[in-house]
Amino acid sequence: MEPVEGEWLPQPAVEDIDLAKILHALGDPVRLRLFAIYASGEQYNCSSERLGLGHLHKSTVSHHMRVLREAGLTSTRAVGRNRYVRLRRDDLDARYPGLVEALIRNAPAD
Amino acid sequence: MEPVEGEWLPQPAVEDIDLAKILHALGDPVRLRLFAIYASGEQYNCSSERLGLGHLHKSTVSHHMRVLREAGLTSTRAVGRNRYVRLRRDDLDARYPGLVEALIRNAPAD
DNA sequence: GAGGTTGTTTGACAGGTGTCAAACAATTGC
DNA sequence: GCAATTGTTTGACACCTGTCAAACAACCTC
Repeated sequence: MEPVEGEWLPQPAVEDIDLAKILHALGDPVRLRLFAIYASGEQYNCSSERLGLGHLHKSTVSHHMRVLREAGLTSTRAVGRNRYVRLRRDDLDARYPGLVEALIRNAPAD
Repeated sequence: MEPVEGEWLPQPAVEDIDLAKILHALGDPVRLRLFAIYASGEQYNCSSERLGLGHLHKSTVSHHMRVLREAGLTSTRAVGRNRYVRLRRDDLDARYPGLVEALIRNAPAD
């Protein structure tokens, strides 16, 4: 057994995170909803009903999760068939202080 | 002479301002730059060299200004050939408290 | 190992987007 | 009034994007 299970999907380094790209990634209703969910600290599967995105195809959800990750917003660990996604809170706070807090405060909690 | 010179270009009401649309509007390098400029309280013309966008066609700048206005970020008064643009700071603060502050703090001041 | 589950990748397609150019409209100055 | 200035609108065009579907890969379960 390895010390840490699963492997991380590719993501940009902290210094390569760009504000415009972050805002572009969040400028979509579906991704803004995913952001709010991950901001709450929970980790879901792609096609989970609990995402409130049951009407979207699983490949569409997978696409949105990739956009969030490549923008530097989320970090994803692949373990078996599951993906454990979490917000890169520390990295984002270090690079853009106060931004995530303001976004969480105003993102639709649903 | 009228009490207030010029007329306002159409803009959404405060309650119609949508967070995803705001983030979408700011998810473009040019518009994020315009946002940072207007956030500083200054008001420029479209094709002003001081915008640091001299390489862009005037119709392109006009397009970006329209997107910012229709997203509810800016307010524009037309006086003669000039457009006086300002951030809708009060409206935005009322609807999404802390958001503009965090954005200004992290937007490239240049 | 067979079959079902979970997520990614690719292709396709309609619709949106950023840019320029040209035409247009309104204004200012001579 | 005529010409120059300033910004908008429209058209064109390449590119990007959100969505689905199908194929694929990895995994779990029996």
